[in-house]
Amino acid sequence: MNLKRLAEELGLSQTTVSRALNGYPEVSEATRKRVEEAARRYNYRPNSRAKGLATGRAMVIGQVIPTSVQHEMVNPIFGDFVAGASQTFSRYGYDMMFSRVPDVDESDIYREYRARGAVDAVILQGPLVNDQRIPLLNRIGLPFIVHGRSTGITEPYAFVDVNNTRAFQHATEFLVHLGHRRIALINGLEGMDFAQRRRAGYEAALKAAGIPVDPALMRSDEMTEYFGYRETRALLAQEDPPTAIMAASMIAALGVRRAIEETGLTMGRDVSVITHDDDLSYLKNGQDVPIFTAIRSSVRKAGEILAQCLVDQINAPDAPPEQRMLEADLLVGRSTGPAPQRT
Amino acid sequence: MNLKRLAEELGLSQTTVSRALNGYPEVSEATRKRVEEAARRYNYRPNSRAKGLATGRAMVIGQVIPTSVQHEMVNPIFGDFVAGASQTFSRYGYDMMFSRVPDVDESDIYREYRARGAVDAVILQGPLVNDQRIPLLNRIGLPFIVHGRSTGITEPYAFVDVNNTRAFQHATEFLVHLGHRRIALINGLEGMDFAQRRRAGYEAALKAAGIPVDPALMRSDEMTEYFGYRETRALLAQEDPPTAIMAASMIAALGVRRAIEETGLTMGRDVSVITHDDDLSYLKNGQDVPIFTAIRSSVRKAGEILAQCLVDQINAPDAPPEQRMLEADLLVGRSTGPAPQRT
DNA sequence: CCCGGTATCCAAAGCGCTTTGAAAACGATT
DNA sequence: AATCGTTTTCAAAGCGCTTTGGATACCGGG
Repeated sequence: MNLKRLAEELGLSQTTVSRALNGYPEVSEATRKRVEEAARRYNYRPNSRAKGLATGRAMVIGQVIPTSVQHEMVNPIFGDFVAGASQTFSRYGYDMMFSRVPDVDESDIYREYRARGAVDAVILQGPLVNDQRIPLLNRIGLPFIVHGRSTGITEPYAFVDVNNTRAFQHATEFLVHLGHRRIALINGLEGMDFAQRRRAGYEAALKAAGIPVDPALMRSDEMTEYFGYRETRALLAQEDPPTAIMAASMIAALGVRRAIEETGLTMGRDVSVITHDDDLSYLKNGQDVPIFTAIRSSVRKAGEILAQCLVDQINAPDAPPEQRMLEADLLVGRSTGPAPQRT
Repeated sequence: MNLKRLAEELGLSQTTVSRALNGYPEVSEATRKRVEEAARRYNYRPNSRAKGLATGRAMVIGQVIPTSVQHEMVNPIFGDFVAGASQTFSRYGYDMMFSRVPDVDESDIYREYRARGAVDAVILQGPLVNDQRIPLLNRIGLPFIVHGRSTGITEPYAFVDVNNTRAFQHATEFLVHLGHRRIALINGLEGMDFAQRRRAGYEAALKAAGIPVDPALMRSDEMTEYFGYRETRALLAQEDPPTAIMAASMIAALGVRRAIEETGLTMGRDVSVITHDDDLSYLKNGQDVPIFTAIRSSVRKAGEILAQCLVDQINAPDAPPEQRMLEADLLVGRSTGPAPQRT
């Protein structure tokens, strides 16, 4: 069923039927009712492509997934983020589209998106420090919003980000107050902007407490379970080992815990652990009492908010880009305790 | 830049330019070269919607994410699955699209997809036993492929699935050979088809070994870390506790391990554990020696294969639906050992 | 009774592409 | 030189929608 046939069926013009269905005022209530009823009866839906061609809008939001291993870390949070974002998008009639490309070609795909008119806007995931995708997107005029931020980029852009610096600063202070002075940081990849900010918060808290920043206590890599495990084993094996560890994700923290326990130590007593927690649906940090003391910030909610910001931006392209900062809560669980006395 | 302007620029008709770019034979090599060169220079890409409108193909594959909590379990594997599938799809010029709907409306969205012509085919995730979405999709004539299978559906449909029954049967036999007779099963939600098949494999192995199937050793729910933890605590607390546990996912297995260790027992010595392992990029089962003895089957590879099957199906709609069965490997890690002697 | 305004409706153009059916150009053949 | 078969190119229709610029019908006020 298409517009033309529906119009014939009703004895009306395509114009009137189209207007009736799209809520234009220049159509009487009586015919609008009649049209709507017929549309329902024939299960009519306007063809997406035809509508898009006529309106110039795709009603699709793009997201690029680089092939590189470098960005695999997006994976674990991907499901929850998409769940949140698409909930908001679907309310406004937008669908989400994904393209996967070798990361060398990532800038090409944005040009292609633009040229093909395939999407109305894109979401930028996993921003690096000084991420050149931002100027690129601004240059080619494809609306976008960043999930995270990019230090070093001065031109304006919209983003939704967690206050990583403050979160890690608070968490580190919390450990310092518990008497810890050897605090390790198991961080994400150095190039990632969030990793920089987390380290900045961590270092700020240490400096404020007069504790030297020891590079031997800082590790960074893809945030896998194995990475958490491997580095914790190594940290605990070195002389003057840390009494507390900050982990950048729940997944990594699981590895941290495994390493602590395999070493014969007890988490929360011998070694304190604080982790960032994205509040993933499949990896809840305990049901009542959190397993880990954690800095929690729901990535799903971030997705919802980001989607809303992007829709607003599409509807008001000339407004200044929206920049939203989400605060993370520090939840005290059973993985932290007073620093053990030196032997 | 669009076709019309490009054609004017070249002093050719739109027809010729279109044909040149789409590889039709009725155009001389000389002009084809000339056209391609100009297209590159002007960075011309045909508009997706116009092309789709003219060809009647969307070059988009749809995927519906139900809102319900019931299906959250798709989440952890979602990222890897999409990574695999979209790799194949992008080779053929397809994009992937996601729509999120309240699960009551799930059948509506397929009708809408069809009516709007929004997608060329869809992927069905997380099939239930006797899943009515399959007859629905057949009825409305929207090409699809199931990730998994659905017991009870007799009409033909395409699928890619892991041989869950055989995998769990082998794993259970492996435990039986190690002397275990009290083997627990921490399974996914009962309604999910894969959970049924896994249970069937587990029960078949027990029966073959003359071991009674004890309902007190079988649990099923959403496969979260907490679920694995909670049920293992409960299992180990009951009298005549299991000496071995089969877990349905790595995430759940992490909870199983946590419960075992909190109980003061040692995994692999006091309690053996085998888990299904989707080989997720962010949750590798150890680097060299697997942490868990596991039935491994890469969900990412499944995504690649499924995408290929779906593309083939779109290109040859009259061929019988492809049904691919993937075998899972049993990898022996450090979480299994001989059954402890009874005290 | 005529006129201007308002409420309804419509024909047709246009969005950017593919594809049909036909024309033009070109050698090769008689 | 006329004819035929290829090769190469083109004009125009069509995909299903929105939207512009009227047209028509109807109303109350002068």
